[in-house]
Amino acid sequence: MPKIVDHGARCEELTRAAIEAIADRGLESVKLSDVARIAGVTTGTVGYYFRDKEELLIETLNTLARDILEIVRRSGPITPDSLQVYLPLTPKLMKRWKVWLAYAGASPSSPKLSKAYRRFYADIEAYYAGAFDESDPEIVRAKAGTIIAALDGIGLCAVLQPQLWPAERQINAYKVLVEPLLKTKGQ
Amino acid sequence: MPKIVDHGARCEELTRAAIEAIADRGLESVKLSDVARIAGVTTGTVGYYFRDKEELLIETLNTLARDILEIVRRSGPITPDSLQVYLPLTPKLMKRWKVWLAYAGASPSSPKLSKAYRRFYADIEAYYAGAFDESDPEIVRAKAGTIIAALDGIGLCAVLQPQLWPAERQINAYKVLVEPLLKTKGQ
Amino acid sequence: MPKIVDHGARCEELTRAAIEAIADRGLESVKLSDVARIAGVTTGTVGYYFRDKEELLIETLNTLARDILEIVRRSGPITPDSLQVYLPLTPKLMKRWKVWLAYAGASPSSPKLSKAYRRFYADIEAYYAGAFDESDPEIVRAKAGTIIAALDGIGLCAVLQPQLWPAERQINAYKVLVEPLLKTKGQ
Amino acid sequence: MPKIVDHGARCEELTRAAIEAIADRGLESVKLSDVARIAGVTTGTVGYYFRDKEELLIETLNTLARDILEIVRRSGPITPDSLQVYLPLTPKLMKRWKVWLAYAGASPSSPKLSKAYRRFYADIEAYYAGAFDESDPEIVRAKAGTIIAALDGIGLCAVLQPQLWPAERQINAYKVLVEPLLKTKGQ
DNA sequence: TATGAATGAGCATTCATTCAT
DNA sequence: AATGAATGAATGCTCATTCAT
Repeated sequence: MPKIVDHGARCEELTRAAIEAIADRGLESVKLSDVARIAGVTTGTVGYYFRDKEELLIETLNTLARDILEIVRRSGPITPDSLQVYLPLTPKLMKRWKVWLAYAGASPSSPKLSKAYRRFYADIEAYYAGAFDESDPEIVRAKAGTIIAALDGIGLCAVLQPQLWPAERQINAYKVLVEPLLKTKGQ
Repeated sequence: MPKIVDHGARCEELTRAAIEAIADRGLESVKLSDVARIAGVTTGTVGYYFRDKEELLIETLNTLARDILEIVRRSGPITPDSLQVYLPLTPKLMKRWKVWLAYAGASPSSPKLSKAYRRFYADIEAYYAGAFDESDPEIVRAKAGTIIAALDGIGLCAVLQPQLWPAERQINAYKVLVEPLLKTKGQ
Repeated sequence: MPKIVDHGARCEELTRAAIEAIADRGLESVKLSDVARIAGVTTGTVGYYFRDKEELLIETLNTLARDILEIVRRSGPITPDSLQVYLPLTPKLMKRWKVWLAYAGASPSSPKLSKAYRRFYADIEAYYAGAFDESDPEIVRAKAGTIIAALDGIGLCAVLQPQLWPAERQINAYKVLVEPLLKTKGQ
Repeated sequence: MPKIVDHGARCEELTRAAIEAIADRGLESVKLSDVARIAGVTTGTVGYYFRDKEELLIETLNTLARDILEIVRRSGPITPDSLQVYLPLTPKLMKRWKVWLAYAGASPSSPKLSKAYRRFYADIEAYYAGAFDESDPEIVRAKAGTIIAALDGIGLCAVLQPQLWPAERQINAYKVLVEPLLKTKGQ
């Protein structure tokens, strides 16, 4: 019998290596050989698990999206503080945001990335929406979207100007932009 | 007798062609030959005006930044309505946002792009800050930054999910997130 | 207790799978994984029965040659009609011809294929020659060779232009080119 | 002004280099770098003149077809002797036949090659047909096709078994198979 | 200035082959 | 006997860059 390998787990390992590689060199310069080196395999192996580079990169985005959702979900019921876990407050989270932003930048010119992105947003929006105590689902959806927009804006600034947006400033902006929305009923 | 050419104007023409090319194919896939074709010249000519591809792309970002600042400045004194011009409410502005976001995504892995970006943000923030009637420059700076973060977040969502973020929704989010800040004194 | 397997039969199964694969994709594009898939095994298994790809392909040619000789022999004593079985008159035979021609095309640049080919021709020529009622073996040999050349020419045209060379045209050409030779004594 | 280059002539040079390379190594093993080396350029240059390897190979077949037609046409009006120029009687012609046969072998699994092939045959058949003094064009067409089939068969044998088919044997087979057709009216 | 032919390094991709199980 | 994961060499292709004209 051949070596027993959990195909799905192996794929995920490779996508995590890809996340590291993208954080290092950027989505546009990442090479399959980078990913392979970080994963400790050869480029041929990457080709064994993914049809081509594009498929690897799409799956990498999916892994990233799952990770982010996981963090949000694990942070428990939504409270004024809990949403902060979404922001790039730590080096580890900052790395994820860099990668996420790299994908965001490439997304408009790639239908497949676009699609993966929309699914990610829909998931996150649904999660937040489910946490609001509100009757009109339409309003809830809109409010969740607005909150995500504010969080994305803060994170974006933090990624692009890390010196100017340390954790305190991010939290401050969060308090100014997001908390008022959490306290009010309606839009 | 050499042809009379305005070197600076020619450079800018090429960067505008680059903006079109990036909007079309994405920053990571844009080729010098795309830019050349759109500009109606040959690839050799592009090499004549820019040392290399990187220099062209940096200059293209600078042109983009100038264009955006120009719009903001032309919209006159800051009012609750005037900041909306920053958002991707029209197809033309949406195209600019796509390109801008492509650069944002590539920026964390390129020191030169990062630098150009920070300058751009500093300019915009200074402009907004100068428009606030407030005594403490520190507070003014912070407030302007928060507003830009909110605008960026809305624009980001609109670029990534154009179907879900038509102009009305952008304006609505703007009203919810930004207008309250314009009406209050202090942070 | 090892599984009981008829090694030779297994090899032949694989060469028949190879014939199908070559008919499908061409000799130059056929992959071991195609052969394995058609045979219902894995690529590792193919490597178990044949040292390398070249050995498999040589053996496949030998299987093909045996098949063709078999048909010819089974068609009984040579008569004006019997030689027609050599031509690609049916879809099944056409498939064989395609594969045969693929080998013929590759043969001049491969000593091993060349050798296998020459053996095949020698066998066929000997068979035909043995069927002629003629005293001089030299003349008989030459006549058989000429007949095979004519048959090959007709088959070649039929494979390359199947629309233009339906069975009737092949038979007609056969009557014009080959039958006169069968009726005359001497060259 | 850039270097003046006759694009079409340069393409043809490269296809002639490809013919040499294919004669050397076979159609299935020929590398772009072989072609480039023989042509005295780099692989990048080959990519400059042909979209990809397939396009180069198709054009190479077209060059080969033109060369063959050229020989046939230059040999003057059709006589019992003139058709012999079609056969691989000399080393130079033998090389062409090898390449031609390599293409023939690959043709059934490539629609583009098939098409190029059919055009070639149509041209040659039309040329021969035009030389026959016969009233019924249908019959003339068929007769030309039959002659070509016979010639192809002889050439095929000569390429596959060069030792056994020296020029004299080819000519002898030609006299037995083809000349009778030239002398008779009707099919 | 401008051209576009030519370059060649860099990269993704393919696939026969190997080998631990 | 058979598997299929892993390899890595081979190769086509891309494209920024250069340069003679």
